[in-house]
Amino acid sequence: MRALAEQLRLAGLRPTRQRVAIAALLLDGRHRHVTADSLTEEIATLGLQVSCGTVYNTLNQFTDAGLLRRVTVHNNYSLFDTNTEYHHHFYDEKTNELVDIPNNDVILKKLPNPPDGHEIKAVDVVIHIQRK
Amino acid sequence: MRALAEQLRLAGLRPTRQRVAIAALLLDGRHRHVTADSLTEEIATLGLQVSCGTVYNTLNQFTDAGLLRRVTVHNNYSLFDTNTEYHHHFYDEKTNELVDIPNNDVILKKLPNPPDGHEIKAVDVVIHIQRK
DNA sequence: AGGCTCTTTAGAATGATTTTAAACTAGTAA
DNA sequence: TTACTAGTTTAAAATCATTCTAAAGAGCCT
Ligand SMILES: [Mn+2]
Ligand SMILES: [Mn+2]
Ligand SMILES: [Zn+2]
Ligand SMILES: [Zn+2]
Repeated sequence: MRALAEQLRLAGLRPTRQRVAIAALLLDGRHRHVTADSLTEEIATLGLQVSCGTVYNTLNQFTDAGLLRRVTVHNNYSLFDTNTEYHHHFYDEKTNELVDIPNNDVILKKLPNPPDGHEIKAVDVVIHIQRK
Repeated sequence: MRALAEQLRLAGLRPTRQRVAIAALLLDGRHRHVTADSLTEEIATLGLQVSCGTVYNTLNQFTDAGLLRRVTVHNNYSLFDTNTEYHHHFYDEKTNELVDIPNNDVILKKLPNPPDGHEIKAVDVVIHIQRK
């Protein structure tokens, strides 16, 4: 728990009870995808108390701090990825199933030159899948 | 205008005044990206009258019919692409600039095997860019 | 023209997310 | 310990894109 607080401080975030609780759930090394809603449920299940607004704030702050990554596969609600390393996703829009693609499984042969005056910041590949 | 009506009928859509007006704007061969909001403004500028609900319905119906393509680069609002051919996008999240990447400019060297029981339906590449 | 079905419409409803302003707390200094 | 202050949390209201409603209107076929 002390390590988590330190990690938050390093990220420029004061280690409040709420942030430490969420960090304990999301920054444990497991790779998974959560929504504000799924995280809120998980918190409730554990008997913890964090307000809805704080869940949203924390997810956004963790993302800005690079502790989480936002995944964009649809525009119904936000998805957050505990795996912040470079990787891509399979997404089944029928079931909302979102699965990491191992880092070296998709390879881009070449990248196009960005528009004048711009540089490439990130590359997101989403492979839409469906049940056969 | 007759050709548009025919195109809509072929897509299984009754060519109403509203749908034909929107088709005239979006299905003229130009490649561009619109939102429900930008399209509504454009319609208003032309002195036409189409309700907000119909703009949304029509964009969704055109997309389902394959006349438009939905582009997912963020989750604030929906973007529709008049270019339905296979291609990818540059996206600058600071300016909301969205630019097509020519079809043969991004090449995937190899695709990963989809999860068991699934097949690949589409591949979306979004290259996030920022001003240098 | 008559009739049936599909569409459009204005307005209400929805739902994820953000904003508010007041109550609270971590961190620090006395 | 005891303040003090800036940052944080909270419940509730607000926002905003989008969808829903159910009533009026418009294609289309006979
Ligand atoms: Mn599936
Ligand atoms: Mn730009
Ligand atoms: Zn992931
Ligand atoms: Zn495009």
